[in-house]
Amino acid sequence: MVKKTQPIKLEDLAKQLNVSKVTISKALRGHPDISYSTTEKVKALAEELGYMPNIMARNLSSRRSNTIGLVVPKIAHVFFASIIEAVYDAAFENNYEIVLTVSQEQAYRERKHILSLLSMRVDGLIISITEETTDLSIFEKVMSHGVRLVFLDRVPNMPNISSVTVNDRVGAFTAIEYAIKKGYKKIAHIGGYHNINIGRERFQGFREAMSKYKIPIKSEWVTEGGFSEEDGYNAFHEIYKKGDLPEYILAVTYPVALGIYNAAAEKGISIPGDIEITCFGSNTFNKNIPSFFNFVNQSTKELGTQAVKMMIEQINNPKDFNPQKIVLDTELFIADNLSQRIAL
Amino acid sequence: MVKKTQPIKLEDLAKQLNVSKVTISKALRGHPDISYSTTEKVKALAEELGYMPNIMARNLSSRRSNTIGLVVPKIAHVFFASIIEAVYDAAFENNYEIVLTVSQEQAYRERKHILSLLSMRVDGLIISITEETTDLSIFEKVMSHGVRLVFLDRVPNMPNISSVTVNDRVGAFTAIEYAIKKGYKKIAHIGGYHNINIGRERFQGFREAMSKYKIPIKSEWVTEGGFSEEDGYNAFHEIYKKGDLPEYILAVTYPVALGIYNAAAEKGISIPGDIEITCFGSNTFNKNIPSFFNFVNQSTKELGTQAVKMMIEQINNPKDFNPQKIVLDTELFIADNLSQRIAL
DNA sequence: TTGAAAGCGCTAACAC
DNA sequence: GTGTTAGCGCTTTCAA
Repeated sequence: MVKKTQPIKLEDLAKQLNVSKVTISKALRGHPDISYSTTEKVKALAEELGYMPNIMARNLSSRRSNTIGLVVPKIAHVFFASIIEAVYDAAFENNYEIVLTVSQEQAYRERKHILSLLSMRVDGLIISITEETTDLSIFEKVMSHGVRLVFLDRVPNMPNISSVTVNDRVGAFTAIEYAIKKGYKKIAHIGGYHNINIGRERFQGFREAMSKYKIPIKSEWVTEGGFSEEDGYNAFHEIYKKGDLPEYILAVTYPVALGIYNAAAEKGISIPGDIEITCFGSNTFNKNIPSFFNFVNQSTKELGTQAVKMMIEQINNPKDFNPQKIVLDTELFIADNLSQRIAL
Repeated sequence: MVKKTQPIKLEDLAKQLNVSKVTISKALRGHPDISYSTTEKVKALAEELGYMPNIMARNLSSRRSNTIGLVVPKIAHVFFASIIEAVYDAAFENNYEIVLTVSQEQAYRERKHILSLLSMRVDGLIISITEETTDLSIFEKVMSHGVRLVFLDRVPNMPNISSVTVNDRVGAFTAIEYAIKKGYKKIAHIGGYHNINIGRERFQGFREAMSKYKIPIKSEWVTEGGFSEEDGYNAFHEIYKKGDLPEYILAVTYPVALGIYNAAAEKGISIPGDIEITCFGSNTFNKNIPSFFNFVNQSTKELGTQAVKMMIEQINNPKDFNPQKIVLDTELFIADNLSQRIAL
């Protein structure tokens, strides 16, 4: 049986010091109304008694939560884990709380979580949408409630929204240009759904580069699907079945690249020996441990930090709302230790 | 300028249906007091108007939050990312909310987050402590407030607490026994602080195995430190400076193993060619991608799920509190593709 | 089966 | 500087 101390409240402190609740409340929050000496007294007593403000009461009364909701498709995934950590860090520095939810790439969970977060009266919502999100009405709803909305990396196709993304098109273009200049002609793109920016834009960049260098696009080598390992695995199998194999593949995400790797390995195809792969993601890997893929690197630190910054700015300026878009640069990291690996 | 719809409240629904707030409140929660027909009417209207209960008001009034606080040292780290995902999943299935905070291995942040979570009046707290946590008074405080406490993987040295861990000692023992049977004699342990179970127990397992097989322990090859890449890096450098190198190292965590790898790489020492490494962690890596380390595998799925389950049980049985301890088995995964890598 | 009254713990607005 | 009053939106008695 647990002994349960009744939590101390403002009133308790007030009684002990023979002042009103309001004085205590203000003193504790460092309000200039209250004299230095009483403030000190109050704080000392609060400390002594281990007073902890009841956040729910405070938020209910003040009609703010000082909380930002975060909705991501995945956690156990380097890219998102790093983004989440960056968001938490930035929020911590700005004295905001984060409430994280995970949609597991499922639109219905995403919707449910968004509703929960609205119920919690978060001040804003940072969202990276699922691969299957097509019903955008929920986002309208968020905005109509005056809750700020910033999309992070994965953005739905709708007008007047704020977002922090990378320059997906240029990133993809660069990755393909690199391949072409290296002499590859047989180039594939295992890509993402086009109703989501990272699917659409990365495909565009691929197409533009191919077109610029007059390399014909072979339709069997261009796929559109989800962002998981399984998707990459299946996509490669489809290509394999057709018979002719590419020399180079641009994969839409790191998990997809892993899936391709697995499918290839099962067929005795060596990566990068037989096929070189580049994927989008964060090259957070160890500088000494050889990588199997090239990376179109997205700075997760920057993505997370900027999203929080944008969110807080919007929360602090409720009057003038202008959708903002921040587009970060990517950088192509070539796994130049590929050859080293052979010598390991 | 955002148009801001005033959120709909119970009263609004009540007026429209000519009933009282209470009726609405009960109907919405499916309370048996209310007749089927009114319940239906209420629910329909709520749906139509997009009513969202104000969670803060509800929690304040009912004095429950249906929320579990989660405090972990890191996110961007396979092991914790996987654990977090498992915790979220289990909570979702049981209709609990999770509020996640990250201590970044800093005791002061941990303390601060725990206080915040108490302020939010969470029903329970699942904590994986930082490498520097030594002041345990905060945990006493949690318990004295009647808030349930379950430690996950990393447990402080104190009596009467509940925890979900792996069998660290046996895991370490097995990893060393494997090495000895393979013929290694020069065995090192780059370990963790002994004030935390995973440092202490893993060291014990190491020592027991060495002792059982009468292999002398060389003190320069046994270190005690933190759990990060940097710690592994530094520890290996210390060993390197002394001149004599081990053939096998048991690293306390995966980041530590990575650090060792880096330090070795800089000195031209090949892993696993010159030194074989085993570390604790979750072998979530790709089955086809060769691993550089062996793993004492900890099931993150199981750790997370069991912690949530234990927590909910404790919350539901406020009367009889008995500290529970769940100890999961580990499994030694040998990177038998080590040789394959050379042929890649 | 329904509702009136009271209150969760706090803050905002305005007096004193 | 400090306190009074009112109320945030909901749930919980308990009476009708």
